[in-house]
Amino acid sequence: MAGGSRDPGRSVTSRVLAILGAFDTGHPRLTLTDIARRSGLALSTVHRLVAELEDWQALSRTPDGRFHVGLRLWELGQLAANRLQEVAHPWLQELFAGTGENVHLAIRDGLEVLYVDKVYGRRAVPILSRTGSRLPMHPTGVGKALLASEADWFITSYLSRTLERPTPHTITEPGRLARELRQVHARGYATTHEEMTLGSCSAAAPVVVDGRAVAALGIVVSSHRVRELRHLVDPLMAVAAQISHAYKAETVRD
Amino acid sequence: MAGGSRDPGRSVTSRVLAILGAFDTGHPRLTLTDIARRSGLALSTVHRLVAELEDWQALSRTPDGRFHVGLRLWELGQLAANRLQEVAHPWLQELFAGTGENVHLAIRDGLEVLYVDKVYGRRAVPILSRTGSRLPMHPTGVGKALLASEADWFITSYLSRTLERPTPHTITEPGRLARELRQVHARGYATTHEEMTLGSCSAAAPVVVDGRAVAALGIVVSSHRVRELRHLVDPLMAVAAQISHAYKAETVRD
DNA sequence: CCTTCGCTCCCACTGGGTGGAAGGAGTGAG
DNA sequence: CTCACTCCTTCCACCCAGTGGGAGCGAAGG
Repeated sequence: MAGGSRDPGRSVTSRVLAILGAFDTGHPRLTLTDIARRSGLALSTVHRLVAELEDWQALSRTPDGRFHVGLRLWELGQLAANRLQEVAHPWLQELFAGTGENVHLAIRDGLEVLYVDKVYGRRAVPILSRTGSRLPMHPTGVGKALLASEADWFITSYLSRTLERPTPHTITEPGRLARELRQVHARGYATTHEEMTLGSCSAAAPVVVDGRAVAALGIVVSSHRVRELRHLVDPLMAVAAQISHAYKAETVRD
Repeated sequence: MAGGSRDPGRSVTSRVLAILGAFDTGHPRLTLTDIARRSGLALSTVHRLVAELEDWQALSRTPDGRFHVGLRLWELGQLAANRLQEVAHPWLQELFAGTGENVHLAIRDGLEVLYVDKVYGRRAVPILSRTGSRLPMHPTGVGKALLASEADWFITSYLSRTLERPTPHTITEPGRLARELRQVHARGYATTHEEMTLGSCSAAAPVVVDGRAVAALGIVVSSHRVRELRHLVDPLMAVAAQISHAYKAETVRD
């Protein structure tokens, strides 16, 4: 009984992608049944397709039988064109060396920020951002830096939704947020005070190429050292400018 | 006219994987026709499947029309279970901070080493290793460290093949290599002198958990500073031991 | 001009994919 | 002990989605 009622795309390829799509930051390990549920496919279909994916090491199973993304997909992912990250990384490293704080780089993808690189040491404050993870824009430093550089219509549309509120300090009033974003845009950097995670504050500056913010560089410190943030803003903006410069030089070559 | 002569696996899934498999470190950007050639699939098949992959951002196209691994696959790859890298990274960072040299972490996959992490700064010597790339074992420090910890039958079988010779300094004589590996195993670290790349030397130590080398930690310096290598061996081995310890503590928990 | 190369689209044929169902294995409650 | 539940595995008859040869198009280059 092929071609049944369910069709989350209907082609085999889309089924395979639906299976891969079942994995995300919040669900990195899934049982077969989980995958079937999350992808909307029949269990037997998932069973067969997953077996092929496992053969190829696109997926692997833990001893307890759950599946996770395999070595082969990780390897493939490393091939993703990422000139930005390559160019920026040494500078993140430098900023980290000079400050000893968590430093990360993010881009905007849709209405979220996507963290593409991160440098941290053994003594760094544990924070939410991981490379490959996504967070909303308004409670994060990099998010505000990126959002502030967008066109008015984009900002307006972003603010017109109900905004998540991960902590009591998150700013969600559209008016106040819009005001802050204008300020961020004017002075060239954003700050947050426990707006995403209690206990940590951040500063972030956009990486601007040809007038467009292609990424944002952020630095995070624990709340009881907020006062040190102001001393980090200058180096932060200097490094962001260096990355802008280096990246522009790169892209011209293509 | 389905079910033709070609069948690199014959299922749709295997075709999709063949397409993804066409991309590797040496071929990160391909035209449609390249993909068809490398995967052994008909051009029209590739055309259709690639279109679906592109919709999903598993692949993307550069302005010049060539395809490369897309953001979505990179993101998925970041989900790959990689406790080792997570545990080890802060220590690589620490070793880098203390030395300022290229530091990397590799595992064995088949007969090659696969680099899983790397820490480097702006002043580091440019070297071949990249996360996600593979190199043969005998000309690399991490490779020798890993190989030296393998069982005799494995070493013998490795040495019985014709070994690549990337530079004139590469050691390929089975007898000499076997002798060196025994020495490496005995003293707990390996060194190389321009055996993979002219101009750079390295030292490496295995990360041993329960008597098995699960990874190797390597450090690379430019050849005209070979003499500094000896001073790096102690910190290198100390950090490798720390990683072993931390990783063992992690795995026990599971 | 013609050739080459890469991409897009079409279409008749058919075999690979499908999902319901039944069976097995493991676990925990009563 | 049985019963209920969850998760995994295997089977199979039907049939539609996938296939690939080939034609056509546009760009580059000789």
